[in-house]
Amino acid sequence: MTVVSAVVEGEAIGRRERKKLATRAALSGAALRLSVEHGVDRVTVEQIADEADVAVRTFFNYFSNKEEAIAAGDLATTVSLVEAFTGLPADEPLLDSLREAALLVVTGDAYRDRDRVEEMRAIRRAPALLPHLLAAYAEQERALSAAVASRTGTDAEKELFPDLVAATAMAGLRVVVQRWLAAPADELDGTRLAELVEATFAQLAEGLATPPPRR
Amino acid sequence: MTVVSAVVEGEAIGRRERKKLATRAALSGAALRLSVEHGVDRVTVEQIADEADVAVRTFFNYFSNKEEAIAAGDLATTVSLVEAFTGLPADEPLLDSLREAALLVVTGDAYRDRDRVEEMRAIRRAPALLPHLLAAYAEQERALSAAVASRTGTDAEKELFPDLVAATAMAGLRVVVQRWLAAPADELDGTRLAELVEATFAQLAEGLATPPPRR
DNA sequence: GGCAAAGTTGCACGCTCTGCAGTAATCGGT
DNA sequence: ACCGATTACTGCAGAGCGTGCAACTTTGCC
Repeated sequence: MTVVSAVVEGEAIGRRERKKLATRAALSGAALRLSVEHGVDRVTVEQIADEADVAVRTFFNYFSNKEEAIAAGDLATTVSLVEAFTGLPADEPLLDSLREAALLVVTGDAYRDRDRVEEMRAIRRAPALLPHLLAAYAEQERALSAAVASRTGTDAEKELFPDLVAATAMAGLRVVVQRWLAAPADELDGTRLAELVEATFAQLAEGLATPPPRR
Repeated sequence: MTVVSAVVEGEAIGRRERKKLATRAALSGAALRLSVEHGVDRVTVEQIADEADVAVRTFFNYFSNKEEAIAAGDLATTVSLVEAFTGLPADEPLLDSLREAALLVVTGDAYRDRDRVEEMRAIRRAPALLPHLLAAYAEQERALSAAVASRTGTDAEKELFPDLVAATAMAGLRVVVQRWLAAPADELDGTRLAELVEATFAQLAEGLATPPPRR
């Protein structure tokens, strides 16, 4: 069990661990706020460290670079797919739970907050951020794979299935969110986002067998 | 049409464009060789630029950082999924073509060359490379989405389907390759890689409905 | 209270990465 | 073949990044 999951599960951890998590959260929060304010490319590590009230050297104990911190801050504002998935009943079909978890993600506070959505759009205009967003998704994918393995009683070390399910679900959610965020501002409707998620998981459930009608 | 696809299709382009492509290839090839030799973290942009016989300043006209160049060099050694897909008959089921394309990728020269495979494993030990590998895959995913849209006669701007299919196929291929590369050295058998691809696309075709037996 | 482990931090320094501007190569028209 | 426009290469300066080392502080455990 990771420290984060210990916290999630309400288990006691020491002051040292709690302070580490607090510092990491302070840094990623500062990174997000300041990258929105100054731009991803222009914000400096020194500004982020100052805002989080730690030394620049300390910043690099937590993150490899500012983009990693920004991505962490951005993802922290949304409901985690793995947390949503883990909280659902284990006796329903797997893809149903993943669809429901994805719906919990996209109906969370972040995607309904217009300012937050506009920030998401703004920071994603910086090409330097994409690799680190993808890496952050990959981190969540690993956690989701473990949760799928636990749920299906399979050994993620031996079986490809949990990795494939996690990668597919994360890919589906990612393309939906990317498409929605890239839409014109008047189309940023929460209902449409949920509809895209439904359509995505419906397509996955039927094995991507039916393309939409030709234009 | 991009310059690269012009080249792929054998269309004439000028000396300037050809020299740009040659410079980019020289840089990414140098990046790969030198990162294998020195380590991803230790190789410098100056070493890469010198090896490619260009100025350091010129390096940054092509790549944002050395990791991006290394990822480009690494991917360039493998068959491109989109090229493989585009070369297949358009009248068979979509997922069948994607499976066949993925098989063409994993049965290409790169995955059968033990030295190349060992290089892949070595450079992937550097955490700093992962975000840029993922970004390079995302670039290939965009091209694949366009190819899927063209093949299914759908408008990738309007329909989510091509993006979803491309993201899913790339995710499936990625987890297979990642798993295979992470296996013990005596399990790096080409037949097993192809089997993993078959299993992956079989699972996708049936909508990930059946987990493997519980352990 | 004391010791070991872990975390913070300053410092020095090699390297990254960019904007600017001068120079060179390429392209297209005449 | 020449010429002008466009594009690419490159050196330079400099701001900022990112790391290893070591001193200091905090935390946990006995």
